[in-house]
Amino acid sequence: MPELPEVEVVRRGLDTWVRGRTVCDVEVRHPRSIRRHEAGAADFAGRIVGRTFTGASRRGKYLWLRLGEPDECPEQELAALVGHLGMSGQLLVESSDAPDEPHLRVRFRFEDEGPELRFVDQRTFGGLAVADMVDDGAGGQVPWPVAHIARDPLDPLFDDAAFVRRVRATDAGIKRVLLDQTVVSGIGNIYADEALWRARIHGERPASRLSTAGVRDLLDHARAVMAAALAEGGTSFDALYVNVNGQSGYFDRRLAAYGQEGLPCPRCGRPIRRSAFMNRSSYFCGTCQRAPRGRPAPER
DNA sequence: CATAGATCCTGTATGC
DNA sequence: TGCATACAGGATCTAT
Repeated sequence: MPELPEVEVVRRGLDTWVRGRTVCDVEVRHPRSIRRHEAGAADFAGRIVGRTFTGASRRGKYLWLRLGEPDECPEQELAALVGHLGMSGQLLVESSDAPDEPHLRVRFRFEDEGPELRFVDQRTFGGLAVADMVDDGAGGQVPWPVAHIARDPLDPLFDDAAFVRRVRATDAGIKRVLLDQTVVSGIGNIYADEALWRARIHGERPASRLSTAGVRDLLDHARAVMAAALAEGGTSFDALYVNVNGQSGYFDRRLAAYGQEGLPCPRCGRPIRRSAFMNRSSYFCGTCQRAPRGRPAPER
């Protein structure tokens, strides 16, 4: 479940259901799902078996389970199991009696013989790896594959002013900048379109041509829409996007633009339009969100 | 350097 | 029914 609210729903579920539990077995059923763990499946399993998950953390769309060090100081966390759900990844906590999912990729069993943790991923764009922790430059630590990811707008340490400066320093279209996880993390195609609709900004407007107040307003809307989605358990159109217990969120009922092609704009009533963007789609109101001059959005 | 495009996968929906 | 095409919520690598 790809964007920030959905990943946060999963993080909370992991923190509730696997924190404090010790892994006794790791079964890698598809090598592609651990391709970021370059040392391979045996090393991956060897670095987790016998360890205790001491908590679940998240930055943007990445999440990780911190691994305690049983042999030395139990409080020490030198590594973590890092995950990214990609387009179709799920982390499910369920009984060992439950039949294997068709796209079950990695299974974790626990010493307590309670419910197991499964990584299920249809398209295998997601993946897991064990990675050492590095300093994040603000007194904290993150696994090294996450070090290049910016903080997300719901992070208390997110720097609004620095974000505004960075956005206004680039000439790319504002939607592309919103999706750049090194600028701001957690925003994907749904919440980019929703935030732009709320802020009445067309995604192809060059970021450098937005005012400081305009960028701040857009950031506020991104924050608000993701917080609202989180409060409803995230957005899901189908069974692919579920929490660790297999349940879907309800925010799809609140979407104003994304996926609403042809339906009336909730603000002005004109039909929501769709245009091609980065091998997928952008949804927007052609009336509320004026296209930049000289660059009409191609209908498809 | 910054930016745009192609690519990795599998499944579902739609149209001929 | 069969087959082809378009599309799906992402990140990363490559080319320009």
